[in-house]
Amino acid sequence: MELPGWLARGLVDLFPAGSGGATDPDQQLGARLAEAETAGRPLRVKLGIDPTGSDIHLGHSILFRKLRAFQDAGHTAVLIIGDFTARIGDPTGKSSTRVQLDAEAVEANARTYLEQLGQGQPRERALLDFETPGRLEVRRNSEWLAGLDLPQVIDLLGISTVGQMLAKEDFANRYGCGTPISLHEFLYPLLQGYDSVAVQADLELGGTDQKFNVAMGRDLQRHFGQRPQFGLLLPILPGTDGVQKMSKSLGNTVGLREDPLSMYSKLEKVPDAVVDAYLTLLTDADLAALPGNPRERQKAMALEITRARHGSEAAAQAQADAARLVAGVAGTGAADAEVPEASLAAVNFPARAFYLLAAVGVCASSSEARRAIQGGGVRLDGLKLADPNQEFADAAALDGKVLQLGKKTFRRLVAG
RNA sequence: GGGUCGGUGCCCGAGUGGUUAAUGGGGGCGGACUGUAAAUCCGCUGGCUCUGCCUACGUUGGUUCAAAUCCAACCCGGCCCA
Repeated sequence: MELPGWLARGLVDLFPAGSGGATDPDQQLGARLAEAETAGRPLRVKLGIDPTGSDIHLGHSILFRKLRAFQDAGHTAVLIIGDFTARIGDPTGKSSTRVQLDAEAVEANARTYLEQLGQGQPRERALLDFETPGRLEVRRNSEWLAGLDLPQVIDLLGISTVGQMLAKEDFANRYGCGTPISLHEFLYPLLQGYDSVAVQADLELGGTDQKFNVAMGRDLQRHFGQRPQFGLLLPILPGTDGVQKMSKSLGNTVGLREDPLSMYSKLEKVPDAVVDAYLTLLTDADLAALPGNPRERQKAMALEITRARHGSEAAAQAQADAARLVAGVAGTGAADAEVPEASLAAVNFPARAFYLLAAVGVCASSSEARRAIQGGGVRLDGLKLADPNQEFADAAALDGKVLQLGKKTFRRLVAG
């Protein structure tokens, strides 16, 4: 049975793959969709997120986009905030035990996540549809996990075996090279699987690295007498380096909250090899209709993704500004470009150059600023600063000037 | 619980009593170059309004003129045995 295009786009794995009859709604997703439609019952599509950080980046957004597609097709998105599991730490992809977070930090993260996903915004602008009734259910898994008692936990633990756990790649690697694995980490896949039971998921979305956990959900649902969910896996987005997965700790991310210019300029530099993956996974664009020239294609991709987030106007502006910056006109002709402002209010005058850079937030420390100046990477209104000790008497001497660090960082200084 | 090995800067990893923020790699940042990127080459890579002063080699205490380097206790981890 054919899957609709919106569903199949970018898909790398779907299970069960449909060994049973072509019309078996437990084996064929297509059949399940048809069944739902006939019954007038939307499917419950689970996506779990662990609120362990504060910024959502494009890598995460692949899954949210797919979830949104289900919403738009009339199904119910069940977004699970892993407020309880975040406190254990998902061992997936980690080479060491993840730090456990306290409850307040988790809750704060959860709120910023929802905000970034578009809570309170009209659905045309938001990543998820928060508006249409019945299309979204936001659940925190502490709701059912916090109340489990020991006999229930033991029951869960009985479902899997050490062998199965060690078959999981991350555990196997860590066990193999002698990095510690805490026992509570074995609980993670079980608890996440239990989420599927709690929300009676028909289908779970996840990255390919989540296969083990999603499969575990099926086992648990079966154990608790439910129909097992389908697993729908999407690729892990390569980061802007084009090699490693997009991840905050690797510094190769593009954040959802980034301004249009930095979003666009990061994207237009992504290696050619991953441009098509970005297009497939992060846009609805028709790849065949895009320019074949690699550089043009790159730009089209950057423009399209920026537009989805910030609107056509801002994206076009960002493209123009980016071109101008690369051309090296910045600093003088950048007056109208999107140069972020930096206030001089916190600076104590007279200020020496190296201190200024740190005080204004361009450099992390004054020592770093000193080195940057000595390295010849700092300009003020286009003129290279040579002496880190150069002194500025007052804010008026700097007001309105553009401070530049390297090729990418610009700040318009503003007094007051 | 016993035995044993180990814990060094963002990461990996040298150093095992002596003027030194501490070799080397990776990564990062800056410069040159280029269709952006990559590759390559060069520089920087603890903090401080800085020609000096602080803080650093798991933690705490000790020995010494002097310790990342020696000693003790503690904490954390690997492996083997229970």
